[in-house]
This record gives sequence, structure tokens and C-alpha cells, in this order.
Amino acid sequence: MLDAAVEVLGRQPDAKLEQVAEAAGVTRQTVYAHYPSRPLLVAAVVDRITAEAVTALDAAALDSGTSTGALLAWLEVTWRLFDRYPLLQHPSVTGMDRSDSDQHHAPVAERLERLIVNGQTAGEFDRDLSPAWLVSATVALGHAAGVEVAAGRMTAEEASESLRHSVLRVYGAGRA
Amino acid sequence: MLDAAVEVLGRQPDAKLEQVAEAAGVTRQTVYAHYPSRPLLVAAVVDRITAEAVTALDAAALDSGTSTGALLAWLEVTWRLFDRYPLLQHPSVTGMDRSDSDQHHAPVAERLERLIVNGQTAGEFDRDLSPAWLVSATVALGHAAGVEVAAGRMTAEEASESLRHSVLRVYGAGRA
DNA sequence: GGTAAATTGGACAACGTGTCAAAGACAACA
DNA sequence: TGTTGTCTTTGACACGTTGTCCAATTTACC
Repeated sequence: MLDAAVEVLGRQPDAKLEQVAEAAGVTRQTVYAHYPSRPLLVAAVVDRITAEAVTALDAAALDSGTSTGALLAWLEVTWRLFDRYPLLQHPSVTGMDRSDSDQHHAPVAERLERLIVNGQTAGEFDRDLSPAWLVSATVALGHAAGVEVAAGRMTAEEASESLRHSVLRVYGAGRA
Repeated sequence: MLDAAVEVLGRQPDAKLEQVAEAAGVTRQTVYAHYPSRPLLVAAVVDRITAEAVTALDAAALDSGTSTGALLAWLEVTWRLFDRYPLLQHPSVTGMDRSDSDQHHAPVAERLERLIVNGQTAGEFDRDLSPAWLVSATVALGHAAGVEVAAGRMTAEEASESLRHSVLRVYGAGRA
């Protein structure tokens, strides 16, 4: 049933609980029996997607090779997920950060922060922006790229390229 | 009465129409008489704020001096507005972009795009990222900085500094 | 003063969320 | 076979917000 929720809410974040229930082959009240409120359900969905992301991320071996390579791999993996699950761009998730839970997608951000620190101490990335800010900036730029694509103002390739380019610049990477 | 709406919704984007009406000294139905739906009302509010922004922007004489200076001035002005009106960070406005109206806050983005083009042709900014993307990236970074402050993870000064630093890097400015 | 406009008050439908209680299904266990 | 406990279903309902309608009333203008 979480599967159904991931399927429905992942693609259509505004779907009503009734539709989730229907997709799961159950009743609305049964959904409530498992997840007391909508936000809690969404949180569970995000957790599941996060787990998927972590798997993909760890398969990408971020700790080997250059930090720049790892960064690009991270962008590649998360970029794919963002376009598979529009939910991740949706306010109900984006806005979730500041209120109660940073813990949900934390593992993903954590891996990024780790590779940033590696890159900074290795001298690959510039050291005068804090890792925490760079994480936020990276996510923000990825979000922007996704919006451009969704709005039809850029192709997925253009956006992806601009994103890589921009992020590398913010990190102060790629200078001799 | 638009004044009241700006006051209330600008600071508290989730405020109910009743509160807007109360602040305006009228009834809920009277609000509906002027603005048929909530989205239309917030659109009007955004328009008003945009006008305020344009005034401030034009007072800053963006077309004189270096493009870098103009960029920093643009950031300064919009940064101030973003923190005076949390509504601008709210989903109802942020999400408004992609659906129906880009025209509302367009003048602000347009001025940024213009100075980007100036900077690029003058060789002050790098030319291999499109102005349109740089606009989106700038707004996204500004948004991220605002969120960091709102979440208490950075002070307004730290965020503002990181924002300036990051934006300049994305633009490819500040290199010998 | 009289007319047209705007405002008010009250009531109401629609919609989604969340709650509750009672009946039904189904397994495990004796 | 019967019983117990859990999970699901069904139907109903409260609640809050948005949006609509209308008759009565105030306001403003000529």
C-alpha cells in the first residue's frame, strides 16, 4: 500500500487521499488507519524514495575518484529521481524541511555534504563557502533546473548541463 | 483595501480571507466582490509588491556603473523585499510561476536579465550560461538563502554574504 | 430627496480532511 | 466447530475554508 502511495503521490503530489486509497485497493479510512494524517503519509513516501536514492547513491561509489566526479555522480542520481518523482519538488515536501523534519531526506544531503568536505580539504573545491550552504545551494539550483524543464523553457539536457556548470562554479571547482 | 491585503498576506501568506477582510474593515463578501478568488487576490498583492520593487530597483540606477555593482544592488533590493514579504517565498506565489502567470513579477526579472546581458557583452560576466537560466539560478539561490535564515541555520548576514558570493561565481564574475 | 452603487448579513453548497462506531472478513488457536 | 483478536469496510458526521446567492441596508452622488 505504501507502494501505491509512492506511485500516486510521487507523480501527482496533489492527489486526494481517496485516489491513493483506490490505487491501493483499499478505502480511505484504511489509509487513515495506517497513516493518521496526510503529512505523515507523505513523510512515509518520502522516506521510501529516500531509501531508493541512498541505494542508487551508494552504488555510485561516491567515495572513490575525484570529488568533482563524485559531485557530478550525485547530481546525476538525484536529477533522475527528481524527474521520476515530482513530489520531491512539491511544496508539501519542500516546505516540510523547515517545520518538523529534516531527518527524512537527510541521508541524501549528508552524502553530498561529505563529498563537499572531502573536496574542500583536498583543495578541489574552494573553502570559503560552508558545506551546509553549498548543500542548500546545490539543491536550490537543482530545483530551479527542474522547474525550467517543467515549464518548457529548457530541455532536460540543457537544464542538466546548466546545472552541472553552475554548481561547479559555485563550488569553485574547475580552476587551474 | 489592497493595502490591507498586502499587509496581511504579505506577512502571513496562509491568512484566511476573513482576516484580510477584517484588516480592511470590510466583510468577506466584499473582498470577493473585488477579487473573485483567492489566487486573483494574491496576484493583485504580488503586482503591488512588484511595483514597489520596480520603484526601488529603478532608484538604484542599475544601468550605471559596473554590471557587477548593478547585480549586487539588485540582490540587495530584492533581498530586502523578500524578507519584508514572506509571501514571496510562499508556494502560492512560487508555484504560480509555472502555471498561469509569469507576467506578474516579470519586470523584476527583466531588469536582472538586462543587466546580465550587459555584463556578458561587456565581458564582465561569462557568456556560456544563458541569461534566462542565470535569472532562474539567481532567484533560486536567493530563495535558498531566505530559507536558511528562516530555518535559523544562518544569520541574515551570513546568508546574504553567501548569496552574493555564490551568485558572482555562477556568473563567472570576479576573475582576473 | 432620489437613484444607483456598494456593502452587509445570513444562508448555503462543495470539497477535503479527519473522526467515530458498528458490522463484516479472516486468520490463528483451541 | 467455535472463539478470540485484528484488520477492513461501510456509512455517517464534524470541521474549516472557499466560493455563491440574495434580500436588505447603507453610502455616495446628482
